[in-house]
Amino acid sequence: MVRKKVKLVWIQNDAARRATFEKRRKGLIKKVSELSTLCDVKACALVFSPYDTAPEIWPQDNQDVMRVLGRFRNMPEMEQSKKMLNQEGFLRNRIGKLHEQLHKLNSENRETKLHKVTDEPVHGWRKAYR
Amino acid sequence: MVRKKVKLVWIQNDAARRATFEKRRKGLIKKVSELSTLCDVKACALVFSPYDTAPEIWPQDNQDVMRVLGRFRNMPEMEQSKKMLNQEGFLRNRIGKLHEQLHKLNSENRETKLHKVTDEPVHGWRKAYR
DNA sequence: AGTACTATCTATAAATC
DNA sequence: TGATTTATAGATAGTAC
Repeated sequence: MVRKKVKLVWIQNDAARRATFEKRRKGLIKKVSELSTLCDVKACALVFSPYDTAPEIWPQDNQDVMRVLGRFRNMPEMEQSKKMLNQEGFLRNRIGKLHEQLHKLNSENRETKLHKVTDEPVHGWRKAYR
Repeated sequence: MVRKKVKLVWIQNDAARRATFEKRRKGLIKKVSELSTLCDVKACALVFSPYDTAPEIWPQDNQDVMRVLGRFRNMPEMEQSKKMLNQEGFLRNRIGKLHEQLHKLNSENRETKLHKVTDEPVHGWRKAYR
């Protein structure tokens, strides 16, 4: 019942620590997935615990994790090449824009079909569409 | 004020999506850090967004992240997809695919509009479409 | 866009079984 | 130990500036 305000320190009691761990890991994974779907961003979470041999990973699809981690991989060596970083930033930005266009086109498509018969003017999408 | 129960779907409105993203990313990072300190486990979160060139990463200390990712790096699938991990190649490939999707959607869109009575002209997408 | 507010939803600590 | 419950702490969607 959350009787306490949760001091952010290591939980000494073994059982309590494990219980909290299970709950919060679950919550964390949920949050990552929500962030990803709500905002369409690439996100990833890894949790290694003494309780498991394998790490808890999200997303579960390895390919997707690879994609997320792929960019991170070279970061320590990133110093050498600001060019690459800029280049990647540029490309990512471009991807972001294309993605948005796709979503918008998708919406429009749906709207258009929706109003086809009644020939109602379409509201709502125009603003976001520009 | 959380008037709604938050449907877990992509947020279409740009401003709202970004606002939500900022809030939730912050919340996510907090959760990872809390889990780590409370239960003393190695955890890590990465968030790539179209809004930033660099990813949001926790923990901030690169050494720690590397330690967390160390085991993951050795997984066999990692080797398989080395090619895919080539950053620029991957990103460019992605751009290509998005372009394709745009073309396809656009055609479909036109088709639909041809059969619509009012046949509203479409503005805005062309610029980004190139 | 950025900060602040706060009503309401969500996570979860502790209790209980 | 593990599930279920429940009351409170915490997160955050929508609003206002």
